[in-house]
Amino acid sequence: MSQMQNVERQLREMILGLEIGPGERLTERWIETRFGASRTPVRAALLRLETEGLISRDGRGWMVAPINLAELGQIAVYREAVEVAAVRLTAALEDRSGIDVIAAMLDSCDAETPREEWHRVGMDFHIELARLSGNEFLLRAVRDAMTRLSRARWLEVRDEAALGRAWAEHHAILAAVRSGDAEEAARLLSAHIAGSRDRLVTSLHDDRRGLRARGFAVVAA
Amino acid sequence: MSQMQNVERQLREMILGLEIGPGERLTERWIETRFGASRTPVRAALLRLETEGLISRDGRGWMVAPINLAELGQIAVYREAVEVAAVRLTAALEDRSGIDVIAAMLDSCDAETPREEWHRVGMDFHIELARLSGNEFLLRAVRDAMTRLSRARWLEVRDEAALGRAWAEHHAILAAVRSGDAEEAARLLSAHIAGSRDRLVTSLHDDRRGLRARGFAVVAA
DNA sequence: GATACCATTTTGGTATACCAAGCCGGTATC
DNA sequence: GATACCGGCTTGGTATACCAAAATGGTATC
Repeated sequence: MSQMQNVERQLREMILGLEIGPGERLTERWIETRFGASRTPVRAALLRLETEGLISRDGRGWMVAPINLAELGQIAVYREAVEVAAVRLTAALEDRSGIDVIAAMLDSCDAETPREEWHRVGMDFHIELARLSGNEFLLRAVRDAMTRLSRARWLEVRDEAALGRAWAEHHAILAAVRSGDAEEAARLLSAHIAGSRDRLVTSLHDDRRGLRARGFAVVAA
Repeated sequence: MSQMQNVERQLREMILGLEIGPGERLTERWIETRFGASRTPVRAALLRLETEGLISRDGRGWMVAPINLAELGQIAVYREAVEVAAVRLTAALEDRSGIDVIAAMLDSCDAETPREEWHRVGMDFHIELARLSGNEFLLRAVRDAMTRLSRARWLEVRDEAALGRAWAEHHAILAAVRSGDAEEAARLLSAHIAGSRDRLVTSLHDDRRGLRARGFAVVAA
């Protein structure tokens, strides 16, 4: 694999894994020495990650994109539009057997499963559901939205009950799609996204002092 | 303005203006000499334009993205989802006076207006309508979809009647949004997009031999 | 005439040197 | 002590040299 892809992948993982905090300043020289690559692949990685919304310009320089509560609300509206469109397409397909693969993915999580895995599966559920639609642009949009939400969701304080509720809602959505009931699937998915948004924004808003104490830039709504 | 932005802007204009045909191969060295910049800003421009969908990788190299009829259909589904979501938000706003600015923009076109201007206004209508929603992500999605559709729409064979019909449909959509009737606006917009897609794909499909004769790569649906 | 093979050229990937703009710290002045 | 100024240092922007891989074109072989 090329250096360019290596730097991009590793830097993305560091940002998503909050090893570099939201709002932190980045210099091309630091990344260069940190990953043992020259500035050319580093710049390519920065340009790509900027379009993913993980990195912002800070004057002339670079910074890890801050968490922006207003933006999280807008992303929820955006993902509702594209996810609902995707699920309607999928519910109208003749072959909806892909649903079962997603259901199996959900069921691979239990009480023993580490939190990190729950997080990943929670995102992949939405991405894989969008993939079933067969529309590359809806898929890309959902993947993009999930990437932008990832760090915020990781910071969200979620209790066991919330995880279980999300799990149940995911299964209910799959059941509606499996039965071909597009309207029901759309309704359930909309409610799921709205609830997810409310819990997320509330949690981060309540926690914003603690998050800032950890050095994370959190922009209020 | 920096060289990076210059190269990006000029190259984008050449691609969108079909001065470089869909499917044409690009080399970094050619762009370098063509725009009098070095490879660093050239690579930055290529990376950005790749994310816009105007440039694709061709093996190890680069090419201007071909026109893909199947992709055009998928983009129509995508833009319907986001544009309808945006227009529903806008119809629910208290202050919908931005509508009048868009109406004035439409009215600035008449029989004397050059075709190029009709084309630009036809795209800007959808972009500005999405902007009124206030949602940055819906706006970005519509802008992205329009960029990807731009060359195909320019190649489309459109008669005077089709232009007039689109103009009337645009005004009808605005009227529905102005009156706050979200459902009617959504219905009109969906129909407009579906019709636009059908005419576009049909026109390009019928013309695909002629387009290929002009050296344009057109991938069938 | 078709094809397999080799030398040459071209091309993207990478590393690095140089530059100007901007940031930062120190200092002189009031 | 506050402030305005100045000089060095850091940083992104740019140009360019070098490399390996892939494309290219010519040639020998069948």
